Amino acid sequence: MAPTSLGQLKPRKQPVQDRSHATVDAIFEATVQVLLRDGARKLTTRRIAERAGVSIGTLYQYFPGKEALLYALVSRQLDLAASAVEEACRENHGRPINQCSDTFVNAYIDAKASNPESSRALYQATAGLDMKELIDTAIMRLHRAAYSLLASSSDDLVDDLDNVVFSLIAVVTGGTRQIFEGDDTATRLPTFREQLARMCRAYLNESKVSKRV
Amino acid sequence: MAPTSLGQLKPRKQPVQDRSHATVDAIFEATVQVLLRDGARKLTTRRIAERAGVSIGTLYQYFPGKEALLYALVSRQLDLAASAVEEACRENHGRPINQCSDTFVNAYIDAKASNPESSRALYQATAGLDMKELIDTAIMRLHRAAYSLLASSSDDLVDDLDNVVFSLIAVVTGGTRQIFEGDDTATRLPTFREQLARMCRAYLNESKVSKRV
Amino acid sequence: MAPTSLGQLKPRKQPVQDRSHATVDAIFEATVQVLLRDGARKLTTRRIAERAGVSIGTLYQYFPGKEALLYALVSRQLDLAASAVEEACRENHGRPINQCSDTFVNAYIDAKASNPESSRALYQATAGLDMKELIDTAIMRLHRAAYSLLASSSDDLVDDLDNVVFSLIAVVTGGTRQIFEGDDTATRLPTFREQLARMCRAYLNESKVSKRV
Amino acid sequence: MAPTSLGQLKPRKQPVQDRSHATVDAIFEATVQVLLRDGARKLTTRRIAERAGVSIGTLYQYFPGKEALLYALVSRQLDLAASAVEEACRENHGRPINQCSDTFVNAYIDAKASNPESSRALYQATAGLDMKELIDTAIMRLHRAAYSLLASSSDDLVDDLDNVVFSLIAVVTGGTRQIFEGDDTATRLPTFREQLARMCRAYLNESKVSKRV
DNA sequence: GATGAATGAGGCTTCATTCAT
DNA sequence: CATGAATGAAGCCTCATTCAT
Repeated sequence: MAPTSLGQLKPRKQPVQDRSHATVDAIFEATVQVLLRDGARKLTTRRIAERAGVSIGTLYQYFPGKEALLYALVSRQLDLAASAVEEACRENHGRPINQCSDTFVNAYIDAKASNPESSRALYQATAGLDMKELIDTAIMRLHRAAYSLLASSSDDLVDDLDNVVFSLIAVVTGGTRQIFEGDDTATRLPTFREQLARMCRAYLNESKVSKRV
Repeated sequence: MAPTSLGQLKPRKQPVQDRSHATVDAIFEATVQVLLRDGARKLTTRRIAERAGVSIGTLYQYFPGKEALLYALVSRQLDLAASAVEEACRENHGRPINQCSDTFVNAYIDAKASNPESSRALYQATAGLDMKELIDTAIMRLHRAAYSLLASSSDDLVDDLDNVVFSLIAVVTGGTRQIFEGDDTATRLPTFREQLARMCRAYLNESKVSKRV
Repeated sequence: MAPTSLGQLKPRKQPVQDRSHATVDAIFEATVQVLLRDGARKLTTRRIAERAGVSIGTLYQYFPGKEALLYALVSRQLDLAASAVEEACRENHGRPINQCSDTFVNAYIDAKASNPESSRALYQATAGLDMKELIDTAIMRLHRAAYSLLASSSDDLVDDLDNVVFSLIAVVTGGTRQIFEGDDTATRLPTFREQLARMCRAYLNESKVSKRV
Repeated sequence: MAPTSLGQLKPRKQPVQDRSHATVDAIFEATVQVLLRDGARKLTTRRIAERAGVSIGTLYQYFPGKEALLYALVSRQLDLAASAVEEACRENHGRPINQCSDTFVNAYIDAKASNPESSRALYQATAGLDMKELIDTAIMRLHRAAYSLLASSSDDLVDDLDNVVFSLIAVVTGGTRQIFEGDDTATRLPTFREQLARMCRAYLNESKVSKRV
């Protein structure tokens, strides 16, 4: 069982009013900034509130605690990325395998690259917290999207498509993570994207050919 | 910019004596256990000392601080893994590309799998600490080993081998990390290893010069 | 020495209007309920306002602060009890000592028992607050009422009647408090009332002048 | 069920060493002083530690929290009082009813008066905390001691001795509490003691006589 | 008048680290 | 060398109170 009850991780207040919405956004933004500037170890509620320009009390009116704030932040980002990938996959159903492969790889990297700071920060934030559930959900969505995309391809693939997709996702998400956690993300990402695309195409083609033999 | 000067991160005394060596090992082992059992957030010096069966004072006679302890632990593990990969690569110089690929992938995964608990723990430990230098060093060693291995292959490869190796390593290390951080590592690792090996072979074959002709 | 000047402890506005009166009553009632349900430690202004169905701002329009609210509440309850006892004593002037004794004991316990929940709550509320003045006043009124009653008795009593009354009141109020703070108040109160009445009668009969002769 | 698990309320460390013992005593003593000087509302861990001349960390090495400290303090005092009463009762078994009565009353008041500051403080400390269990235990010990004493008396008493003892204890403990919580404790205690003794004797004699009728 | 978002002082507690024994 | 009691900075969070709407 999770060490923290789920009830503690949900936002306290729905941002219905404009001012509230702005406050929540400021807190999220501040969290990302503190994470990037000072690292996870120095991510304190005081710093977050300070950088967000609100009082510590205000922060606690929207989130029942620090962990809940991170949970909400990570949840939001993962959902955005998963949704983007899902949509891209949906739009490319029935295409040749190479295009399917590129679709997935690019959609995922685009999602991460659209907000590189957040992405870097999020990799930090997940550390030491119990975000497994959140991550598992996101991974599952990616899995379904990729599976459905590849299964729809005009090219036929192997029957253990589940394993292929599983490994594909591990490699795409894990590899991308390494790039974002390393130096020179901006410089290296284009190269990596290209190579990763080639790798995945090669892999999937291999999986296709092997079946035909 | 670094919060702790590098000098503070080295062990205080060399474990020249047997008893010292045993103590240091007990502390390392205890750290891994606490990390696995209680998570990074509850990794306190008191718990480590307790589980290691030594007093808190003793811990501080071997390490100048908690961060230094983790630094040393991570350093040791990364060094072991890098050395193992280096050796495997050295032994397979001049082989065909497929064998080179398998060598690297298997050597890396073997290194991680030889002590899965430590590996899982270490992924936790690195979070939030400034281990970039350590990781960069390890990555560089992997890079050199892989580069040298692939360059020696009886098959010719593309000229931007650096980029290929860079991406290869990102994918292998990142993908493996995802497996170790996920559930069912034991169950999923064999499948992943196989698929990753296939993927890398396919990728490198794609990158062969001969193919381009 | 008192942490809050006395001027701060009076209600901000007189409940002249009906709506005002209803609001104040709702707040009082809510305070009692929160006290009983959650205890003195969780008696927060937010909870009181919530349970009373008003906003926190409204609460502060009727009371200058939490302490003043409690002060007013306790004051009202103590006044009710003292008034009830005073009236009962007045109505029984000149009776035999046994009847005087019963009058006082029963009047006091009746006053407390007429609203047992409030009584329990109030004992909680007084804790930790500076209600000494309020309590002293109430005790003094009880003292005067009892003194006057006993002095009027058709039986003669000792000359150190002050001491007798003082002890009588300590015993009646203190004993009753123990019952209300303990378990099974409802079950035990009748028995206690009977025994307390017997005890007081015996005590006062012991103190009769005629006995000394 | 109690809101706080019992495990949280026990001391963290047994004061085996001399220094430890002195520290614990200093903390207890400081708690009493802060309670008397500043009241329950201002009884903060920082103040306690300050007045005890130890750091806040030291306080937490001996007690898992503020509540546990108070729990231990109250427990100690209640135990001392109960033990003293028990012993006095034991030593006066078989005596006439008047002597039994005086024994109990005086033993109880002596116990409280032997450390009037602590007694006053303790009445404050119990406020708002969950000490019911502790208090119930103490009351039960008093009940047994008094019951046994009175049952052993050379005079015969009524058969509903339980009710008599119950009421007796409510009156003695509650009345004494009122004296300690009021002003001029020192001045008023002797008078109250005398009157209370008379009252209890009269009550018990009444209970004896009524049976014989 | 009523509302409730915002405030921030201050409470409780943890934990890396030191140092006298 | 080992021990563990002591330290205190710093983290998280609550809650009485204010004030713009």
